[in-house]
Amino acid sequence: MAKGPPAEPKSRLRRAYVGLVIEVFRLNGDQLAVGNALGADLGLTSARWQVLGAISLSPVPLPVAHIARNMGLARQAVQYSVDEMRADGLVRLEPNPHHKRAMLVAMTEKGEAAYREASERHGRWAETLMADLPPERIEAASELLREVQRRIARSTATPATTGIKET
Amino acid sequence: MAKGPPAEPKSRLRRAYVGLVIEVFRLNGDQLAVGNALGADLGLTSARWQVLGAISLSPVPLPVAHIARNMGLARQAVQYSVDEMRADGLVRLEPNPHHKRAMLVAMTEKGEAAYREASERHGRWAETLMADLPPERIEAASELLREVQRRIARSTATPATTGIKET
DNA sequence: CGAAATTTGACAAAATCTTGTCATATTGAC
DNA sequence: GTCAATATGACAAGATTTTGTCAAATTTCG
Repeated sequence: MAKGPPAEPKSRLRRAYVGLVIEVFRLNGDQLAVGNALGADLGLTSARWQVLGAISLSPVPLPVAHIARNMGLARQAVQYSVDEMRADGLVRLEPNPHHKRAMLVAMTEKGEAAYREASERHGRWAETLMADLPPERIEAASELLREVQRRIARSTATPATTGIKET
Repeated sequence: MAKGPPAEPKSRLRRAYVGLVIEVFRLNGDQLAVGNALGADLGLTSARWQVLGAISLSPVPLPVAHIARNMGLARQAVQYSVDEMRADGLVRLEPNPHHKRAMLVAMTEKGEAAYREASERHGRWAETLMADLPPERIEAASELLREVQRRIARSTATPATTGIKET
């Protein structure tokens, strides 16, 4: 309307970054919805699927706190999912030779099957949907997201710069 | 342990996409933490900030349902944030000439100030942290994320393919 | 070894988000 | 204009996540 002062031009970097943040929020929401939809009839939600993923990726069974750290989730949120899945027979707790209280979380047969099926569905879904997207572009984007995470992690490790609290 | 059959090799596309999904989840978590930290003393959380962002981006005041759709959030989650922020004096409801019940959400002076300050902090923080990242790379990543979203949206619009439910 | 710091899960309270239902309002088809 | 379909906010019940506190177990350091 009125002309008003141009204020600060806002650097290209700044605009680019804020744009990225928004896209990440949105895609995150989409992915949760997709995950919930694909796993619904298997008794899986996106939250559960993430926990099973951590277990599956690790060569050895892990306690709850380790799963949380590996996936960047809150310890108690993982605990909640594990409790629920245990009640549903998807995971089982095994004694931990190295720690009396920190039991190891392992998938049951049922859990393995559900996770395998969900992964398979997700993979097929992705292959169909992203068929003509060059994998290089996807990989490049992933690499950038990783780089951004590295920088954020570095900054939170140096609270002097930003005042971001540690988790 | 045992050798077992090689199973399916899993295409590069598939691996790339699953990797992207994980990075998006993680970065999303980081961003929520950053947003909460940067806005804490302003009475803003990431959820609130997203709502104010929608208001700020729109040239005209919007009702709750529109804000939710614009940001890909659940209607009731936005309603919750708006109710809270109204109690805190960050937003205000204005009569909607076109709808008797759907009031328009507008920022109060206090809300404007908080949002402005939060944005400024976020911008400065991003500029410092991402200083030597080529904006082109960030923009390219955003563009890819947008493309992925377009494809997901297309697929949910065609439930025949996937069975994903509409929001 | 022994004390301090850290890690971990249990537990609980509170905050936030989701899901479902409902009445009202608006829009679109006819 | 009337009627069905859709959009919207209110409300409530439940699910999930967050935050705090605590005690036990482990690790670190002297």
